[in-house]
Amino acid sequence: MSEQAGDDHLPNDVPAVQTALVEWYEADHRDYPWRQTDDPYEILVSEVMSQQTQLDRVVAAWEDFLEQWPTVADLAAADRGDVVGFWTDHSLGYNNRAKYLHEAARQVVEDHDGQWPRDPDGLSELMGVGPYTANAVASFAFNNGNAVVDTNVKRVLYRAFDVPDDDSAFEETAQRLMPEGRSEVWNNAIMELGGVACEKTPDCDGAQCPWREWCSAYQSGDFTAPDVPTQPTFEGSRRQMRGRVISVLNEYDELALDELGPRVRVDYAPEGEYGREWLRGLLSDLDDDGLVTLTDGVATLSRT
DNA sequence: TTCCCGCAGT
DNA sequence: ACTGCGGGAA
Repeated sequence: MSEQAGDDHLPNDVPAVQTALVEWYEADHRDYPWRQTDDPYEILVSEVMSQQTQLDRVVAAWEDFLEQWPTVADLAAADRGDVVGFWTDHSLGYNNRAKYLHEAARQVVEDHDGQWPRDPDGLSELMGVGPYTANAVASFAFNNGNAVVDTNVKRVLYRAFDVPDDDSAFEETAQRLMPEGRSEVWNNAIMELGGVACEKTPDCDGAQCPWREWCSAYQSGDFTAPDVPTQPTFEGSRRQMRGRVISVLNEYDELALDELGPRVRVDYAPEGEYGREWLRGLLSDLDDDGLVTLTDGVATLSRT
């Protein structure tokens, strides 16, 4: 019972494993602009954008976003529709994340007098900030986080140390592996490892993976990775239709149902299967999500 | 097709 | 524990 899960998966010489990774990272790594700042606002923006969007596409969006809303106070004062519109203009995916980011900015300004929480627990109170993002921001802004566990970290630990595909085991092992007080460099480094050396298709020798001598997968040649749940088909999905509604409303400010419908689905027919009834349901959900306002049959992006 | 630095609501 | 959430790129 006192034996911590995951403990027995680590090599004996943990300090050597730690040093190898940190030195590998510091010798050479991708130079994303958010790695040049310790501003928690700028870090949070980068993390939220990165959650489901490839990093190379995030760079331009991140720079544009910070140009438009340079501080957390600027974002807190912004119109919700402008933030959501920005999100769709930059193809950043999940519009709810734009709302969360906007809401989190307001929380910092209104609930914390503009002062950012400096630890994972405090950061977790912010809208849209879960365990991963709380530790990422605490680490990269304040060097004060716990070990991050995302799909990259899971894949690395699963392969290198045969950690079972179990969230608590990953969390436990990741934390025991992280050098005390060095969350900033460590969390950057282990995710960099997953990003450039230990991807789905590994590149151990090409990336000169610093863990080859300890790595179970490198020894066995079995580079199986934990299952990542696959998403249902996007084409024709409700998610796609929601995205189109946001995109169209961003372009037209406001539209009546029968004006909006054909721009969302070419086969829109007011009385058909995909007609007013269907569109009203879609808009009702978007309204509940705080993304769209539907009043008197006219839809707009949410203002507040 | 699959991947991509998760989270909130229920 | 389970479900919904976008969309570009490889």
